[in-house]
Amino acid sequence: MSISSRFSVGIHILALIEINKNGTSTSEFLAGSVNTNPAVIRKIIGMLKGAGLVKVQPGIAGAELAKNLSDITLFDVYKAVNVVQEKELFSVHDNPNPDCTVGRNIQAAIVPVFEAAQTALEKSLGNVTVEDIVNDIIEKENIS
Amino acid sequence: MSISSRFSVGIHILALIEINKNGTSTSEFLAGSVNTNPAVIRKIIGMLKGAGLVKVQPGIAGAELAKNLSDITLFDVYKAVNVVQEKELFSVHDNPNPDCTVGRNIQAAIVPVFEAAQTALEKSLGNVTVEDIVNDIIEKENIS
DNA sequence: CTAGTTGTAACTATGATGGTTACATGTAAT
DNA sequence: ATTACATGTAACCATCATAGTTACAACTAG
Repeated sequence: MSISSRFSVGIHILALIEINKNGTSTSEFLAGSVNTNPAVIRKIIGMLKGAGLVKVQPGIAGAELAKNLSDITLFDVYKAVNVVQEKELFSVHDNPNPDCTVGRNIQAAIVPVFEAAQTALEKSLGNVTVEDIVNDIIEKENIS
Repeated sequence: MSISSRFSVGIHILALIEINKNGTSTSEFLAGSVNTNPAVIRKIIGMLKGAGLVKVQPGIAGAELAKNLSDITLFDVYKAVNVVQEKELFSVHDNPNPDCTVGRNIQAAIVPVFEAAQTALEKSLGNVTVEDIVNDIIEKENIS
């Protein structure tokens, strides 16, 4: 199991739009950097747009940021690209036997723990902004 | 995406072995409570055994706990049933374009953040033992 | 009207999941 | 020993998500 790379691609897209802000970030341009198909990029950009992170218009070349990158956390991107359903990071076996003590209580006992773990994950993602990522990229770039 | 229910089933198995400690927990018995196939249970028990959480012997009916449940955290179970690879909860797109500033630095910038988030998740699971789950089940049982 | 772009749908290959059946291996009791 | 019953695995299947690909309609600007 692994969380879809749509998430990392989404971050890549936002970072690149920023760094390429003087140019035009078409899906083809972005696809060249991510190294995938433009249609894949357009699909993800559509999700980012749906979350209000990006501005795009049919027929007009290029995507732009809809917010300041310091106002976009990785958690925002994570939600935008829909890689994990709310409260459903962990799947719980359904239909445990209600005639068994464990069977009829396991879900109620486990679910809150799973949700707490998922929240811990998401809170961690919420502590980092895409701007942090861009700054990190620039810094790494200047060092090497 | 969702983390395999092997995890919740693994917890169910350990809890039920405990609660049924005066009886014999065969794969068929456990399968009846989880509501799945005995072969599925045996596969998961094999993993729990590999992690030293459970004792089973070919030909001899029943699985037993190899440790005190208060010494088994949900993180131990999570590792045992191998639902998430180490440091690979999030997948990162491979082969980003090295000729692009973002492409050649995105992985290095993102991976530590992803690992931190995964660690937060796992730490949260490490705070709960299977004994806690069993106690919760018993409590819920007595209330209703 | 043309060229170029976005937005989508349809289709494919791949891999994980969860289940099922079957059977070899092993234990214990008669 | 033979029988009955468990475990340990392998093989196979249906289902689903992922990621990619192609194709094309809709739209904009020159």
